[in-house]
Amino acid sequence: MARQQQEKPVPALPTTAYAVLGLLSFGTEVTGYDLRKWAMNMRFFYWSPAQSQIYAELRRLRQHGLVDERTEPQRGRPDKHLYKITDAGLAALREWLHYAEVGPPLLKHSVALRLFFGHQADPERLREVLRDYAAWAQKQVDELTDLYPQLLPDLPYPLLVARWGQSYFVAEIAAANAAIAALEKQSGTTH
Amino acid sequence: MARQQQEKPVPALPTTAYAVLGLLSFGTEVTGYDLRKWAMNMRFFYWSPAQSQIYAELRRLRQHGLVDERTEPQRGRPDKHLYKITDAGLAALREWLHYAEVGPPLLKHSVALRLFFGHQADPERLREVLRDYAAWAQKQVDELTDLYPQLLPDLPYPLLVARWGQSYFVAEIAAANAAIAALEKQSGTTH
DNA sequence: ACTGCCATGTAACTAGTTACATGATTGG
DNA sequence: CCAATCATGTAACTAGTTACATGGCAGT
Repeated sequence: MARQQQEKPVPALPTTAYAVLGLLSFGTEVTGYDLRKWAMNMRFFYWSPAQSQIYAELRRLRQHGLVDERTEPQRGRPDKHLYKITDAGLAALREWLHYAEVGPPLLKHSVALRLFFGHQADPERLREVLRDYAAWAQKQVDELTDLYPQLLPDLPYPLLVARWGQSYFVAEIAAANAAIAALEKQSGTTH
Repeated sequence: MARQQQEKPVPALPTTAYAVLGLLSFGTEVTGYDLRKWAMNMRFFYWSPAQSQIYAELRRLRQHGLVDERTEPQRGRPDKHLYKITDAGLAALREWLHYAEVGPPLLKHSVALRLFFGHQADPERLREVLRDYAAWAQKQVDELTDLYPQLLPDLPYPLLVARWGQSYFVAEIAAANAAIAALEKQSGTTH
């Protein structure tokens, strides 16, 4: 289903740029440092860029006029820079939200990859890897549960994504366990 | 220009290198072109690298003595290169399979990101995006189902991963639908 | 006749990481 | 007093993409 292509006031930016822009769309004036921490809260569904990457994105967004920078001089060396989304920035974000193509998630699942090549591995160790992964996924579920209270009153959309994340990790745990069970059956070993 | 093979220079390779090495571990001698097609079959859980990237990885693997290259001369066009995993390559792969750290999947979910910033979007359009995504995920499920017969007799591990993939996409469909439902409920009360 | 697949590769670029470096402020 | 946090940034690198260029061969 083809979407109508709009005129381009701004060249196509990578998704990560919109991630930063989107964080700024919550309205508060923030430093690059703040943004990095906020971005870490999206780790459940969007890989957190490195700190240097955040600063690079801010520089680019600013060059395109999508964010404003305000400098607060500091007594200690580096000045503090505060960023705020501009009207053009909001417009660009909305444009992306509405008209970007619906693309598949970019996924690099190293554990699934290891299972894929299981014919070269010790089955017992493979199961251990899967158990470790399931444990990690369980930790993500718990962390998301801890996050709920912060989202509940004011942030309905992040809340929806948190729920999505939970369903994702729950499914991952189930899938890992199913693979473990299949491996056990297949090798005829007792656990 | 004899490539002297050192005992254990096993430097940390990126996961994508092991993806290529792993494909070669199935034993057949293949071209870079073949590998690219094989890699596309892993798209359900591991992002397929570009063709140029495959060739780059093969070059590096060869430099490390993990693959052997055999050249078949061609008339009037570039020679054909056939690649085969070496003993050292198999050892490196097994080492990775057994001892690499269990890491989180690298995920960049642009649709979830758009939902996260839903406060800037038209709710109706947002639901449309989610419906498109669910439809795409359903297509993945179907494609995986079509893949089953090719895996069933001889490739038990890829089969396990295919099942994993199905459970993943089924969960994605459910999560997207849950989000759509929540948006519908929420849109009754204006905000 | 034409389309699509086979099969290679390079050049220029963009995205993103790691490691380093600075120095004030806050809290146990 | 020490460690962590705040807050910046650069340099060197690695990973990965897009676009181009070549040309034969098989099938409809």
